[in-house]
Amino acid sequence: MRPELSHRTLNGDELSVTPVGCTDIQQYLVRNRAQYLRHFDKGNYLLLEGEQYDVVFVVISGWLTQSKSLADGETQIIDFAMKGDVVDPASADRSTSSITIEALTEGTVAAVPFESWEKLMRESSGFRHLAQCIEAANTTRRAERMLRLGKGTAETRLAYAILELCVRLHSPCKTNDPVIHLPMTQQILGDFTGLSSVHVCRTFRRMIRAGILGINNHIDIRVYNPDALAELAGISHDDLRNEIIPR
Amino acid sequence: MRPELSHRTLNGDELSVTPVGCTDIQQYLVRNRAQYLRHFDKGNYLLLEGEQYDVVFVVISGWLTQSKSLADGETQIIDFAMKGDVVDPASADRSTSSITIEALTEGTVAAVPFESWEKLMRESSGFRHLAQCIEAANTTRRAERMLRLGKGTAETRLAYAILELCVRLHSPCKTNDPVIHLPMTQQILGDFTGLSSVHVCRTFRRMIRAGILGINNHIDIRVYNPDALAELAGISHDDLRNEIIPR
DNA sequence: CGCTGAGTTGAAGTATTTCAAAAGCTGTGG
DNA sequence: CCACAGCTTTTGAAATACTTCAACTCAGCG
Repeated sequence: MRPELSHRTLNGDELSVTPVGCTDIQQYLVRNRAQYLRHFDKGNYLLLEGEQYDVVFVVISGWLTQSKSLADGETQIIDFAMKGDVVDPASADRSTSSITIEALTEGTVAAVPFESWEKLMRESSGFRHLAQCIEAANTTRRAERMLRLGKGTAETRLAYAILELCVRLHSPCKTNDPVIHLPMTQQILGDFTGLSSVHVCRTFRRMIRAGILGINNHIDIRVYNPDALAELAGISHDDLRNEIIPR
Repeated sequence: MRPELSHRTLNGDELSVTPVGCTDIQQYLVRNRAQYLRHFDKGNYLLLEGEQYDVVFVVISGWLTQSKSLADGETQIIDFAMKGDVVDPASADRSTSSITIEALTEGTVAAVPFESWEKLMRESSGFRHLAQCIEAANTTRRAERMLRLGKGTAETRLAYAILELCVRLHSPCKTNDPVIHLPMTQQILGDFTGLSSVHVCRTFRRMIRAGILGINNHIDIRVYNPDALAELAGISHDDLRNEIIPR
């Protein structure tokens, strides 16, 4: 039972060549290319694994997941995408999606046709540079996660996931306030970390008992002991920020 | 005890702009840019995680691993690289490596300085298109592996690894002969699949007893029952080839 | 007030790791 | 040609981490 696609591809006109600064792909698209914008609601599927498609998604607001599933229905979340992230679902043939994109919250994406995206990359060096940094950040983040999926314990995987989301969520505002709101269940966090929801729960409980973090209203997470979290995750907040936050 | 770097970055002159076809990045670099070529021996480290660097590697011959390690020394191989693969070790800051690159065999890479690479990408659409396809193939391959690291059994992970390597090794010559030579130990295959070497051994034994494959001289693998292998891996040879082989 | 979905907990089962020992293979020097 | 060292593979037994199943709690919501 394949889920229904909630959105179909838009065709827009060509993007004009306008140099953009290094932090504002999404602002540029909102201001100048309103016709690419598409709203989505929680639970919508923007793209299914194996579907044909011809756009690159830039997240303007809200949360998306990129996931893949095994035949038995087990799902692995390959990555989350949030404001400013670029989601290019291409497999090697550049026309079939290698992943399923689903909305965790409502929000907006810019669905930029391939050719327009290419043109921007070709003709604006600022845009190209930023896109390359975002791409490198994606790759690095996924490598860190592969390491922990393959060789880390449940505590390491979960601690890293929290730390990564802290870094990604706080990066724009540079605050050090270690509170994050995650719009997801423990089941989803399990699909992200390769754990069962039951084991996510137990591992959280152990961290809470150890005074490392606290959880309110399902899943507002406050980190009481960032050093202990980094220790469990196997990487410091600052090192991780340097690795995965484009500048 | 950090290993010694075996190679240092070369600076070369600018690449001239020459259109290249869609299957020959490495041939172009061998013919036209011999000064970028660097030989490596088995066991050499080409780059260490956290090192500064300023090149993109294109594999001309031989096998490389890209890996990351946890504090306790556990290593995860993020990807293998072989003839024609592009290895861009960039983290988001574009100057520090996010991975360690090590040689599994002797061989040759072209170490192309960033600016030259960028120039080629900018000025040759054939080159850019091929590089994008290779990049998409990398991403897709890693997503398939993340899925199995997170949610697959040992059999699924190992079967997928063998299948992926079959697809990658046979892709240029289009033969259907299901024999591959892997220049690696079961320990290394364990670091690739997130399993202990002991469990790799046991899982192989079970597959051999089931008549799915055979192993000679340590690790020449012959697949007797490709359908059963694909079944275990959770994806067919053809689907995987479409996903991860650039055309 | 009862329904629903998410989180929590215990008990049992399973997959995988770890430890340890033995066997096989490969190259080296006597 | 043999003996030996060093490394990989193989096998068994015990330990561990994680999952599954099932029951219960709790909060939000009609």
